Amino acid sequence: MKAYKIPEATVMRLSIYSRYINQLQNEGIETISSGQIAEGVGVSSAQVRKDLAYFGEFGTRGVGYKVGELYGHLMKILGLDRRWNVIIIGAGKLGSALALYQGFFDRGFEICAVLDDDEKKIGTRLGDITIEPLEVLKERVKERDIKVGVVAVPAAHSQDVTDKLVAAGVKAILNFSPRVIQVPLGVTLRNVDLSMNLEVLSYNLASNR
Amino acid sequence: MKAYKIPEATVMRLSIYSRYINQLQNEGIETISSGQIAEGVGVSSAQVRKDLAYFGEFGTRGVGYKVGELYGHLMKILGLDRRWNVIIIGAGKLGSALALYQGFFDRGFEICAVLDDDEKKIGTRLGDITIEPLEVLKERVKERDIKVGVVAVPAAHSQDVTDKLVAAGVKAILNFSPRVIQVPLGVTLRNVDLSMNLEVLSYNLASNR
DNA sequence: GACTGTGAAGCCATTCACAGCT
DNA sequence: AGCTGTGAATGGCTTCACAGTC
Repeated sequence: MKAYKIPEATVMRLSIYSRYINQLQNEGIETISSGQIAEGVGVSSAQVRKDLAYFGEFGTRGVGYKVGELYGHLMKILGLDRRWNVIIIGAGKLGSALALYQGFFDRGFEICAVLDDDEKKIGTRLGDITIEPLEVLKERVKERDIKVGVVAVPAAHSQDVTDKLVAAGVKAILNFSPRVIQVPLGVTLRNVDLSMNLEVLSYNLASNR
Repeated sequence: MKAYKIPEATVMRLSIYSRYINQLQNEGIETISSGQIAEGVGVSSAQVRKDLAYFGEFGTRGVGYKVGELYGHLMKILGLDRRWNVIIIGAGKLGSALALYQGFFDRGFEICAVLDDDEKKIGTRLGDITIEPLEVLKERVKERDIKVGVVAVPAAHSQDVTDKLVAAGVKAILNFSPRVIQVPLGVTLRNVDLSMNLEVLSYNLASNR
């Protein structure tokens, strides 16, 4: 799986496609065309075909794609043909919500640990997980081979926490704090900036079209 | 405020810039160059200048930008020189976390109501807010002039809830459910797909670079 | 006849590079 | 000398359009 340069937008859409295809699969549909996928997720059919073509020839001309097969390909491409262990730093409202979010588990992500530096939270439980102090970070990452870290702490601490995650050996970070953070080469970073999303809406409302 | 066609990426960056500039302002810094902003948020200086130039000439050649002035311009451009009333549908873990998220309030978004159809949740409180049934949607939107709706319900109900928000008169929707939803022209939609973000990380880990 | 896979064209965002101002 | 504002060049993603296949 070493295609040359795949647009990030393509990878994001593959994730969307995969969940739509999964939905179709559950409905018992067996074959689908790029046009139907396109309609289902709101893009053009050419886009769907181009995205898939980066990774191989999954369809049959004149027919379309077999739902089950395509789903398998997509999950493999996305690296979801295995489970990933995840650690969350920050057991505030957001961190707790993420820890309990069923959607992650359903897609193969297992929250192995939730850490916080607040004495009052340490020892309390979130579902099956007991909140632990930051000191156990390195240990948990090693013993559970955790590759993914989630940063759900206030902006002021996000860089500090990120550095610790990196030092512990985490290779991918999902940052929910509204602050730009730096990671070294070899570590992948994605930001989910909740305020930014609302502010883009605000912009659109204000420049009212 | 009716610039012709602004890239969405530009608007997203303006939101980032504005928070970085705010940070500088709090540190007492008075003047800043595009290069310094660029370094602070991780883009190129040309990008910063181009983004700002869509909206006017805010800087002084040879000098840079006055922090206070630029912040004012950015907030005005983003429509954050006023407060926006927001309604959240879904009082699960995520909806509750969003309702209590201080970051929204700090940027001018006020959560006016949280609705859910679960009898057990209705009547319970989230901070200052009492969870109410979906039936009050139209009433709340009217009386508080709510323009922004947040969808934090399971995928199966997201389109239904969205239709109700639109019918009630909401003009912008932030969707947290992992399902593609449709809105009519004149309503702005943004999606925050938590699983998608993790899956892009998974993709990057799997095609390991 | 229907639909995929794909080179070419089109379009849009980013980067370059420099004139213009302080 | 330093930095902004901007037309031109570049690069990259999306759309077009059609040959290839069933």
